[in-house]
Amino acid sequence: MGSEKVTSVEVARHAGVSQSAVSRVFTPGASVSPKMADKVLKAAEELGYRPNVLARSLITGRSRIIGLVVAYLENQFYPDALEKLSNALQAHGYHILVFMVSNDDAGIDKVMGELLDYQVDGIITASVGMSNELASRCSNAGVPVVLFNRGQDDERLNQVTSNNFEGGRKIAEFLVAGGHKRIAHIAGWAGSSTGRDREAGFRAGLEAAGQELLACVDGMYRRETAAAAALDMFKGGDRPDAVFVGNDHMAFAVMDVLRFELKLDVPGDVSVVGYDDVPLSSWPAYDLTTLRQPSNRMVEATVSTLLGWIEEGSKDVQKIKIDGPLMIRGSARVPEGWPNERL
Amino acid sequence: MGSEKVTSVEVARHAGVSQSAVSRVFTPGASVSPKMADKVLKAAEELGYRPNVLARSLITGRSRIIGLVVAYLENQFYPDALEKLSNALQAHGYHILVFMVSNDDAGIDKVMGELLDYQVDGIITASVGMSNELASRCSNAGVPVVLFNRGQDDERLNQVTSNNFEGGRKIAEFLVAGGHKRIAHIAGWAGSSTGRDREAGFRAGLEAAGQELLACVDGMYRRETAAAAALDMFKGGDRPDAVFVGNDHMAFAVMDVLRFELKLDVPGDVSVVGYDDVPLSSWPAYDLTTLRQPSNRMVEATVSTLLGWIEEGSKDVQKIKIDGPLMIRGSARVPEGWPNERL
DNA sequence: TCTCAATTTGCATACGTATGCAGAACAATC
DNA sequence: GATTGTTCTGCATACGTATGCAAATTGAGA
Repeated sequence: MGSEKVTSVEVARHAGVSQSAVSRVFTPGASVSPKMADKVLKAAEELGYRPNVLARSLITGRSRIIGLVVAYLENQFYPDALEKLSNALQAHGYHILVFMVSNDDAGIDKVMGELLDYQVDGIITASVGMSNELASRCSNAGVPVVLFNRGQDDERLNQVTSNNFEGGRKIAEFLVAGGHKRIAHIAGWAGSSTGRDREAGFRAGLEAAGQELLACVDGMYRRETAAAAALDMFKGGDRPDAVFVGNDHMAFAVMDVLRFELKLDVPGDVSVVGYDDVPLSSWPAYDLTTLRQPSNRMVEATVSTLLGWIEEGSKDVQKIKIDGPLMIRGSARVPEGWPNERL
Repeated sequence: MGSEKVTSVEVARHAGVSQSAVSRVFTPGASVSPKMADKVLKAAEELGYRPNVLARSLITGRSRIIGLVVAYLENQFYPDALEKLSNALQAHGYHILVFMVSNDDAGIDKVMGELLDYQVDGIITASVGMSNELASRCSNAGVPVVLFNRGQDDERLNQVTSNNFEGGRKIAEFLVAGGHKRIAHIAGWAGSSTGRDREAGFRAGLEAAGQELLACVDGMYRRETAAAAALDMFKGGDRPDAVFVGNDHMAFAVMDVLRFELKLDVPGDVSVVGYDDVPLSSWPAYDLTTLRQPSNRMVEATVSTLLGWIEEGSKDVQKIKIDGPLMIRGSARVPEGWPNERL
């Protein structure tokens, strides 16, 4: 035991050929005779040789590494997306280098530097924004960036989101149609485009129906914050009869507070609607009505955008918005005759 | 725009010094005069230079990349561990390259090859086993491996788990003390050491109390399988009065079936105990009594073991088992006077 | 068998950095 | 100021691979 690394030079010697020949055998599309390929592959097999990706990338300028920046994995939507992204990229021969980051500028700056140090071929940020300066650095370094589930105005940044405005609007429509008169919102983080867009769409939808928000609080996309907001919002006698919560992760906290602390019935006393449709939402313990973010299609769009830039040299900045259906379940009163989009 | 990559050679020229000088300035512990450091850092700053990690690792033989092999992220325990592992390693200047893998030998073999191609400094497998041949390859390549939350007899593989046998035993003790007489088990995957050890400990605990398992089914660590098993196990009239489910992820499915399909009361009709203590377990919708796997300490042990091998050349194979407390909550009848370990 | 084109091979070099070695600069001591 | 010891610096080379170029081989056609 302990055979250590075996290099292309050793394989070459063992096979009685040049190092270049070995290299060519392992480079798809290079010019090699079948005889040579046989000889080399046999020698490689015997010595247990495999090309060193790092050395290769030094020459080719391609590391086949994609940097993924993610703030937290507590919200099930992100591990789910991570798994799908990783699988999709793996199928194309890429792998994901993970960078956890606290959602403030200092942390992101530091991490993004480390990212570029690894010569990543591309960057995906999940629910994380970027400073302009950072966007410039990536752009200068020729590293394409896709913001996943986060929008930003910068014209150099690709982005893939659900249609958050439209989603918010649909939910408003649904709640209004259900006869709710006192509608509140526990919003996603105001520092994020997703949070702002969902809220804006929601307000627009209410307005179109001649209603307006009874109350609105920033839940910061955090469980504790949302729970506190819910407690505060619903403890009084003049409580809302419906609430749209900015994502499912917070909606669970809100339902917990409503049902177990305030002993309210959902949806009897209050209708609750979330956003994301994470797996837990469909479990009967919550049975949450929610707007689905189609993570499969979002991942697909993210990967194809990224690979387009990396492998085909695309320069078209994509700002992709994907519509998702409202998943009607048991946490919100359903208007009579409302069509279930799941069908 | 498009300044492209800037190298140490350009910094050297710009500062009027040699390339080696630049390298030394960016190598901690190298011999450099303050004057030189100033000059170089200034030049580097002006050009926006950062060392190329890949080129560096070609020389040093250290990539500062840790490969993480993981089968699925659906069970919240794993994203949680991933986040903590990533943070801990980041603090030491390492990063995680993610490899998703289906839990069969073929997939693992393929992925492990890719892993070694990246010259990773170490490998962590989360809930994934390794063939002997694979273990040999890693060992030969000098790449240390830590199995996280999975045991295996191979004497070359480090491993960090909770004390699964003892955990299972504790749960048996708890259920027996609670006066349950018809105790069943929906086990973790029989192909995993964790599943087998928990079951063995559980059986041992029952036996010590003069009881034996009423029924036992393999839940494969999968939600659907566990749900089906629960339905089958509890639909008859002679159903168990308590069930230990091999992990929380399955326990939620079991509770869903018991409460929403079979209309049974938990813990009135049936006590349910899980294993892991994922965040969701403490939410009031489930309020699951469960044995905590102390992920913080498990991560800590994993990281220090790995870094011991990588940075200090340790050769001591560690087989670490960490005890966890039983988290007493509302899903299982509590024996009178039972001490709550949380205190 | 000889010629010419097409294919395959080897040589040399490049990628961006780290490091042993020897010489240069410097500080300290007498 | 000469001598010693110490700290810095530059030179050269190495890490493992890919690739342009020229030489070598192959095969076809006459």
